[in-house]
Amino acid sequence: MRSSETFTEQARRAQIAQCAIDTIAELGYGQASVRKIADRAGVAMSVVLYHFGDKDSLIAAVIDECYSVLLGQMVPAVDSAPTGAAKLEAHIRTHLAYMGTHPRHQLAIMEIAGGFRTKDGGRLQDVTVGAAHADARARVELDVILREGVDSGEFRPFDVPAMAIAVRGAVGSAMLAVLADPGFDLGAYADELVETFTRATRPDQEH
Amino acid sequence: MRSSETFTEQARRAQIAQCAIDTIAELGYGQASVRKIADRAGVAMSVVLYHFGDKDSLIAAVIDECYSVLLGQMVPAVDSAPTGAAKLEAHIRTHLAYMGTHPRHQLAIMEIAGGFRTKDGGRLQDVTVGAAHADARARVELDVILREGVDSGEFRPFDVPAMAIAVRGAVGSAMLAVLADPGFDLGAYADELVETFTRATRPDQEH
Amino acid sequence: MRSSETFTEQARRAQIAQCAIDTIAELGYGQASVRKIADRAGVAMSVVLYHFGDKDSLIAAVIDECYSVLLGQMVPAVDSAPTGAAKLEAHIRTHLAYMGTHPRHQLAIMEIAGGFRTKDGGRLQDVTVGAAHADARARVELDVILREGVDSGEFRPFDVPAMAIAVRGAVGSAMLAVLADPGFDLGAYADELVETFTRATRPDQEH
Amino acid sequence: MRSSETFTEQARRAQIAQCAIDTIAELGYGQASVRKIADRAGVAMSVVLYHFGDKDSLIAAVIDECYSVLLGQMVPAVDSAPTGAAKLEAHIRTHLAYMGTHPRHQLAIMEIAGGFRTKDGGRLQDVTVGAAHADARARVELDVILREGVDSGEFRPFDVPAMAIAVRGAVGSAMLAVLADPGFDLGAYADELVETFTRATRPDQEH
DNA sequence: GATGAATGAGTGTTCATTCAT
DNA sequence: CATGAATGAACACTCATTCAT
Repeated sequence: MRSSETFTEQARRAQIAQCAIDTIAELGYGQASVRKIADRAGVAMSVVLYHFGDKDSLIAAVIDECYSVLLGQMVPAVDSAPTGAAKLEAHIRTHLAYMGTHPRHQLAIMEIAGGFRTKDGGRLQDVTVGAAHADARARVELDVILREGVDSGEFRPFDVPAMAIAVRGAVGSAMLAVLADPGFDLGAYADELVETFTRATRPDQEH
Repeated sequence: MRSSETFTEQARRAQIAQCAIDTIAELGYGQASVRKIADRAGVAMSVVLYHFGDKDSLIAAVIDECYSVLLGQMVPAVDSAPTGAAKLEAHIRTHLAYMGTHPRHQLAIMEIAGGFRTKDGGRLQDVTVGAAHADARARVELDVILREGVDSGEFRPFDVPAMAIAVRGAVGSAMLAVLADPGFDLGAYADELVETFTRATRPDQEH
Repeated sequence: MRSSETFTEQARRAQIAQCAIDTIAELGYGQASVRKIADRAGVAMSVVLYHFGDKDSLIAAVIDECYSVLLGQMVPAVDSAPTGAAKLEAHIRTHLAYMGTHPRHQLAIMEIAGGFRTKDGGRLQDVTVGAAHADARARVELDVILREGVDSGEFRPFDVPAMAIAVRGAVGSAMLAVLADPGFDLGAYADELVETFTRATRPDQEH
Repeated sequence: MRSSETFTEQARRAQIAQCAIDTIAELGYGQASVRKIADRAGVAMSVVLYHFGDKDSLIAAVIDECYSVLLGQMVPAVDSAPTGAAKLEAHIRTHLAYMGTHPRHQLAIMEIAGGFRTKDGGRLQDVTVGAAHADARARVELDVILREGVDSGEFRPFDVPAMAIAVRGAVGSAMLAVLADPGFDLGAYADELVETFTRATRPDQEH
């Protein structure tokens, strides 16, 4: 009884959140009004607000959903990778694979991260508002992977935060490439990126 | 008389465009209304529209101004670099330097690129807007630099568009780092990026 | 069985009506939505409407409850007072005492009287709502008390309806004083008011 | 040139404020939406907000207007009254006269005072928001008039704040009487009230 | 009998744009 | 040339009420 109510409620929330993701990915955060999201879901605007309270909570649910799927794919792959290089490769490949399987999720995250502002103009400092996935995130964090590799000598010495930013940027920009060219080959890009950062991080060869 | 009018007109436009840049960088594209831009400029809202026609034209002027300054710094540096590796380094260093000297310009570009949408949801095409500086842009285009280096054998063989995307992403994400930490050292990041992509692009050593 | 249902029903109604009184007194009539009243009662909004039908009926129940308590205190005191002056004093003192013991009831009455409007903007007619206690009300009505006193010569001749309005206004405004200063001494005010209207109503002294 | 602009603007503001007064007096504060006020003025809702910024500012203008007229009538009369009793009488008579000449102004003040709430339920502590008329108000303040009379021995000793509250309540309730009966004779009520409070405040007769 | 879900009307507010002067 | 005035569309949000279960 109780669980069926919860089920119905959760299904509705999930449905609306999915429509929000699609709308944001398609129109951008700025154009994704509650009205348009409701229209896409085929319900009245007030229904959306009934289930989520306000727009910010809906956006939080969207972020949660997007990260949930992403981390569900990244965490096992990174965890099971034996070496630092393998973890870095797993991070890059799973994230790029996610862009292939869930492009609208990735777009929604990027749109929200770039477009969300508080009323006084403040940015969303950390896009994972609820910190719901804090543990999972920490396990795939580039800074952590790279730090361990540098400390263990598996990687050459480099500025870890800087390299993390570079990798993040290189990975993320793939989505813009997909946007510009829907036929963009994410698998080939993954190969190239792995090769690039393998070379960039491996220790100098001794002779 | 005529030229003085033109001069005044141009000065007004430049002043307003600068205020638009500041407003967009501070509040984000979505929150940067014509009204707020006019307020910052100390003029009436209708004055802004009088000089630019509509908001889109103002945004176009902002983009033009930002790219103008960026290319003004990049083109000479890249042009005078003798080798492909040097051109790549010049591209990276001048763009990161630009982020240090003109952070609001860079932020405005990123905000507009991310936030601008046509009424039917279409995204901004870089090509359309940047047309004014097409020649200058082509001279610093990563695809061109990298293509020449690969073809001449100065770089190892790699997927040129992919590498270009990676470099662009790695460079661009520096601005987000600055945003998160105003004390972020762009010079050190430039060093790290140059080292990274030098290693990633140089041919395999023979022994 | 039947009576227990009725009892449960009445208890629920009374509980919700009390929460309505508190909510209205605290937030004002305009801000006291069915939702907020239900929240305060710890029940679903639809439960409130199930028990009362619609909001207007809930408000009617609130008024009924408030007048019920007020008249329960006033009527015996006024009835048992032997003279007109004593009845007037009893009226003033019991009403002001009510403000001390049931401030939220008094506030709710005032909020509803001031804030309630029919859909076409019509104000609440005291007569309509108070019909339930018509008999009790008549027994403490100032117009009646004063009329008898004037007619019997116990009071000096004055415009009875006008004096009734004056007394009502002077009594009622005490609640605003309490609102502005929770430490306001209602007992002292009662003394002052009794003195004031004793002097205002007593016949001129002969010499 | 400048003054004509100001004139137009001020005329528009005055016109809209007057419509707001009428709307509030007729429908009550709670039902007096910006939309309905604009409809009454024959302009678009956005025009109202263009001239006043937001609803609260419009309400502030209404309060200012209402007090401006009221004090414009009370202050000269009270100031020119030679004695405390005369000042008290002037206060009562001019306020009641105001209710006759500007009933909607008086109703608007009462509606706003009773119905305005901040979002967290806070009441309007002092209805003269802008304190624009602080000086004028102080000159007709009952507490001041009564205090001086008691201190000088012109009045009998009584609790000054309490008497002030009583007078205010007795005066204010006349408006409710007018509301219930448009034919209510404010002049007769003024006579009665003056007589009442003259008797209530004058020293005991010596013999 | 009791309630979660849904809804349309209405709220104040922001916005880019047009227009008369 | 410049701008104050005006506007309709869109925005997020609240509300009392209805209804199926």
